Amino acid sequence: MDRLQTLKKSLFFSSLSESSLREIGRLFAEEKYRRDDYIFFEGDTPEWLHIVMEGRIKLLKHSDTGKDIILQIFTPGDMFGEVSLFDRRPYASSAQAMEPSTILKLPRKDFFLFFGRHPFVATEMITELGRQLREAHATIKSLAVDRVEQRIAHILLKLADKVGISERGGVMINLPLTRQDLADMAGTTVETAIRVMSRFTKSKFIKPSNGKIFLLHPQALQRVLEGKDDSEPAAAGRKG
Amino acid sequence: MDRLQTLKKSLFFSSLSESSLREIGRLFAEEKYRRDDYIFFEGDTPEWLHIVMEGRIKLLKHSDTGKDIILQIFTPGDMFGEVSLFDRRPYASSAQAMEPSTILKLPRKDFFLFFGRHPFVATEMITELGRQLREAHATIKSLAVDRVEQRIAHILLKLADKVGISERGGVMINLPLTRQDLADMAGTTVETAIRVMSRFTKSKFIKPSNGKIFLLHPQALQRVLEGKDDSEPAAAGRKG
DNA sequence: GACCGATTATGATTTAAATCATTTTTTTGG
DNA sequence: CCAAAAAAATGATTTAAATCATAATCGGTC
Repeated sequence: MDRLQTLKKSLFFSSLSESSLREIGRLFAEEKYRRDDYIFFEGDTPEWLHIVMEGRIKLLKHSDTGKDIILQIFTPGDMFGEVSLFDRRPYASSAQAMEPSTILKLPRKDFFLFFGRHPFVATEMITELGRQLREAHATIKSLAVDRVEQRIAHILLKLADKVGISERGGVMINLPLTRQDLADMAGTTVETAIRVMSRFTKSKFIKPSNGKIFLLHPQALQRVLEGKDDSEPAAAGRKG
Repeated sequence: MDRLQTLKKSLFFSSLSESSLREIGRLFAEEKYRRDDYIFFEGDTPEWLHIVMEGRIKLLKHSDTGKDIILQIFTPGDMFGEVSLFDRRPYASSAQAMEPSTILKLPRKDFFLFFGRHPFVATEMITELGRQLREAHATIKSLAVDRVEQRIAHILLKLADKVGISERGGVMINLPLTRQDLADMAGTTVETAIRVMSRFTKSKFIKPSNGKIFLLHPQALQRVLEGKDDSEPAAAGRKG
């Protein structure tokens, strides 16, 4: 995986010509991070535009009580931390490598020079931020109205959609995801995340597969999400 | 309050000249809504750019179980529903008037014509979407790690920040907000919202003031939010 | 291949908040 | 001004999930 391929994969740069891509590509620095290293931390001053080249990055917030909350996961081609470049305010969350990762970093000055020269890419960024906002709103809804089991089903399906690899018999979630990570995404505790995942495994909805989660029966998870869990009675009708 | 003033107040159009503003202003339609009327509904096809001229609009999602969740509140000068114009997908949430309101509506075609002629406004939109994304992330964190009491304190302080009117002795939250609305923002039930608000009132943190909420002691709410509630013992230290 | 730390698992107990049930107060409309 | 509806208040009970406690399993490494 080289840097040109990474940029092409990124929505933001996807509309550029090969030559422009090469030109801007040269301005990126490349940095490697080990598992659990922070790319930036809440409160840091934003100096770079970041694009994932290799690995997986989680965006998270720490809380005073020690609980973390994972807001988003970024995979190769994803840009992150760009919002803070625009509003010039310190990062409101931290970015941490979930596995050994390589990040492309463009200094903020170079980014804005580029931006001035290619104003049309703004549209891509608006679309992408819009997508993220929609996703954040879906997460808010899930946290506000769903029970833990539904929230976790929701997360599994969302991840399958983003990084799933279809195989015979199901979908593999291609992420190094611990139960703690799942808990931090669902706003629950490790113990509860473990219990829910055990139940899903016993029900043959999922299956552990060398450290990763394999979805055997996404439709069943979809039903859990809709409150139509096989074990429970059907829920009431909708409100106008 | 006229339409030109409204556009000037809106971040998005703030950088335009008086004449451009007049020109674009003429293209807006104006529509009035009664309390509880929907401006658009989840699933609708987006045809307009909306700007609040008068009143208060809530953006919300309905759930199968009948619980609503309020994502954002818009006041005069705020633009809403613009994300769906860009990605051309149906609305993912509904917009509903909290009181009699007047909305300025620009047809999507006119909006994109304007956008093509004034590409620099894209930056304002990116900044604004970024602001909203940050806020959504803060909400996610609050829902994931805070208890109801803290979440409501958080919401009150946030609203005071957005629509608060400083008066002698505190800040008035200038919104027609029911306990149900508060519950729908905090992801809890009416009963619980009522109980928490009663406690806050008894503690003299807030005071009802002809239908609106008056914050007598924002710092006390800030302490609740930080888990340093006067009635409870201090919490543990932070995690590195 | 034994050892160590991290992760997963499972049980018992507690607790915050939901749910259910009623009553009081406020607001609104005829 | 009164009736009716909506909103707020309050109590009793239940429940989902947190917390506390301990054990089993896995993955890496010296």
